[in-house]
Amino acid sequence: MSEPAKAYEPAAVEDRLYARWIESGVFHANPSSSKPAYAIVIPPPNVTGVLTLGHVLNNTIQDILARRARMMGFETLWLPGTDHAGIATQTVVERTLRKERRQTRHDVGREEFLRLVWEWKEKHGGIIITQLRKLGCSCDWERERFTMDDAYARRVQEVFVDLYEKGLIYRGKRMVNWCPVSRTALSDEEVIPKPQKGFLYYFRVEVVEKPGTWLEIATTRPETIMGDTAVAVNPRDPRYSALIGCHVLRPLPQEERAPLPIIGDEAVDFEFGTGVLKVTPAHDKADYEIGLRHHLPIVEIMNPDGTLNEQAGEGFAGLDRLEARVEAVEQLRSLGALTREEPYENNVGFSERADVPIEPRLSEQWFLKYPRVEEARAAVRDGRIRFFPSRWEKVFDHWMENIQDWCISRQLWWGHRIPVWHHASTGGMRCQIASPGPGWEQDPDVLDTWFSSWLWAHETMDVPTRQKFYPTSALVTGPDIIFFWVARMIMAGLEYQGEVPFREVVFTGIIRDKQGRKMSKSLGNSPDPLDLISKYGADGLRFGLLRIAPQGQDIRFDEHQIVEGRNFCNKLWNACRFRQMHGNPNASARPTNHVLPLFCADILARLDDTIRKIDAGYAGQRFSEIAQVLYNFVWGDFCDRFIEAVKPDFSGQESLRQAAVFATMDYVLSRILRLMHPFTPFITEELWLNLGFGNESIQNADWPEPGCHAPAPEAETAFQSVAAARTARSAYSIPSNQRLPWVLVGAPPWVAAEAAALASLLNAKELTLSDQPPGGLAAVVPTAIGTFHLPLEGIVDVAAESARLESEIRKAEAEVVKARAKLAQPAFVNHAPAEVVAEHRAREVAWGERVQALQTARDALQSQPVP
RNA sequence: GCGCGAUUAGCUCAGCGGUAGAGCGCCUGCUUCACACGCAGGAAGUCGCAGGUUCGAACCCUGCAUCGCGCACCA
Repeated sequence: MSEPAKAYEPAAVEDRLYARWIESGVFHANPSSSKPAYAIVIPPPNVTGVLTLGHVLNNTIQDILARRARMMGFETLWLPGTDHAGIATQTVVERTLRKERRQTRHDVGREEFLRLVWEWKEKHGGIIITQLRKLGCSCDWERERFTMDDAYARRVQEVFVDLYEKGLIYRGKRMVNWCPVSRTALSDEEVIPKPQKGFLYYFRVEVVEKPGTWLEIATTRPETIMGDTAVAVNPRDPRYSALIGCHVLRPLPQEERAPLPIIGDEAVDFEFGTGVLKVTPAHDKADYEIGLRHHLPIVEIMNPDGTLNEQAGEGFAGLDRLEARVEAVEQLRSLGALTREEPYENNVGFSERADVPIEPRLSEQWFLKYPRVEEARAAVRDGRIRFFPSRWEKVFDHWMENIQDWCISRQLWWGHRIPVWHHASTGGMRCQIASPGPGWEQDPDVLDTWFSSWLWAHETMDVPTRQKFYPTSALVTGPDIIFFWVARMIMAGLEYQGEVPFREVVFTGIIRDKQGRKMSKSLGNSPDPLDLISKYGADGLRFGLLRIAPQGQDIRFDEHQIVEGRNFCNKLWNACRFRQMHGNPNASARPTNHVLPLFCADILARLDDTIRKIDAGYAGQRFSEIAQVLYNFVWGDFCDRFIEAVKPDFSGQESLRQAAVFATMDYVLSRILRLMHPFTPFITEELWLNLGFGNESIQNADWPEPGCHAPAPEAETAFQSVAAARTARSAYSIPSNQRLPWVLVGAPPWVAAEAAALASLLNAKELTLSDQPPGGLAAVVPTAIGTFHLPLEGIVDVAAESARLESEIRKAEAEVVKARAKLAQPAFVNHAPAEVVAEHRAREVAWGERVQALQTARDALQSQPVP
């Protein structure tokens, strides 16, 4: 057998194994399987997207769940795909069109534009999918879906028609959030409030009926004055109530200074500003409501792109809204109407995609009254759906409680076109998928992308697949889309399948940089996961990231953590390499058929314990905890302790003991590989096959179950005693590679069998067990397994050892005092549980014995002749 | 304004009622025949602050502070 490489080289392994997995079809889910089902649908990334660290975290968790489910004997489906990302994709293609052809989408026309989008999608849309493969994701690629697939798109339209017929979808002229860059309506969820530093402008207007009486009005948006159709005050405000019914002259536009009524409306807060509110029904949500109550005219002064129109007057038409603000302030100033400007910070709604202030705008849109709201709330409240961490349940419920109708129409071309037809001449309207015939034109708008992805959990599946795999088992996503997607999917699932779409929702945290900032393209603080994969391997990236990702908590990313992941993989690689250097493992090793040496019994018991901890971690979706448990077991228990302790057996003569050690090692290793596999799929598969644990993929191996190996507490005692001896050695600056003859005095009988192991752990030249302290100058280390004597002739002087012992005595005495103090409190002894009291008693005794032993050693030392 | 989260070693984080932990970083020694992507040892913390409950609090309760997030308000 050729010796394996000294270090794990992921690049040499990953692509080869992934190709093998695909070829063998291990990721393909069979709906007619008799095994129980486990299913995950991927949160579809944008087809325009590239892999981010957020995706790595999210998809690694899904892969972990899927791979473990397969090993646990579930027929497992991880269904992948992408969504069409209406605005994002359309914007990308429009940009290309502008750059390459200096054309807009209107120049090429709807049909040609959509052809170009599809062309773009075919060419560039698959990037993120390829990247997921690099990560090792075990998706069923034969079932990859896209929200614009024919069958899927048809279902989206059918759902629209259905909801329309149920009276839940309606068209209406409403105030909506308008994005002037994308020139489309947005849902409330797509508006992000951002604090903006601006000014509160105060201007005055004269009351027409009472010349000489002026009203002062405060506004942040003087550019909308031209659209004002009233001035409102609170009717209970004594300062102004008498003026209700009078008029003021609107100052702008100057060529048309219309008289505006002063109206009384309870919505006016008389604490704010001057208590006088200008009312712009066409450009403000609250003002629109006031306008409805008072039958005010609606004057639209803005174009869809955010520039002002002719209604705004000559001086303003064509100006952008922000330029218009400057102009309006200038004009007010020159009119002498501007009384003051105060710096002011307020929240302005920004478009999530385009990152510009949205404009409240009156327009004809399609709205959905959500179905199954109460049922969805109940499903989460009753635990039919569980959130991890559970605190998100409250956030979900609060949103559901205050849910508003959803604006689902978008003024875009790329997306699912609304299945509504308008008759050109009669003005008739029909909601159906096919054209009703000549003279009918389809509604030009498309649906919100989320209106298609809310069906993702069931409409990505064909009928047999759905029968087997719906409802899905888990959804892994970010809490930022709890409203956009999670809540809506629950409602859609209940409406169209009569059952919740998933049982568990795992919310991940957000990955931030070392300074705690969100990763973003503009900051350039977002490392490319593919670079990280090529530097550290996919497994190193996955493990390193997962180890620092506590459940639902934000993560401060540090590349060092990925280095750690890589190092850990290498550690595992070398533990296996060490085994291989001593021949082939036995795949079906059964250590319980042997008489087990202490350290074998110990590692087996620790393995059981580790498996239990890991299973408990999975039950609570605590992946970083699982990673940590694996790390501690593999590196600490298995490599640093077990392997180091049994090394003498490896190189020694063939014996029953050696056979037991090999059997134990093979048994544990084969379970380590399986337990690690969901986190680090490539290296574990490679080792699984190389070591001959199986001929086929580790994915087909059984998930390990804890055995019932009895704990061997003497092992822990031995390790701690060895550690104490090593510390003493270090205290004399004796290099760890200097092999010295150690003597252990007064060891219990069981130690004899493990003397070679202890010698190995100490890197001793030899370890002699004795009843009597050896003569001569020695460092003396009392431990729970006896007193170690390290000959120091010619190495160190009496004074140094004496000082060391004194310091040890003081430490031990302090512990005795601590324990005694506690036990001296009657309150403690009377109230604390018996076992806690007993523990303190034992502590007192143990430290007391240590003090004794150390004192004896010190006395013996001081009676030594000085060399 | 309401709600949620965070605050523990220089850094990143565990611990959530019974002797303060891990990894990294740092210091010391070591190319000991699996691994320097490593081995051995070490230093390092009034567990944000103030009260309270308890025999006992990093942990439970109350209040406060700082940072972050969400909702509401936003003339």
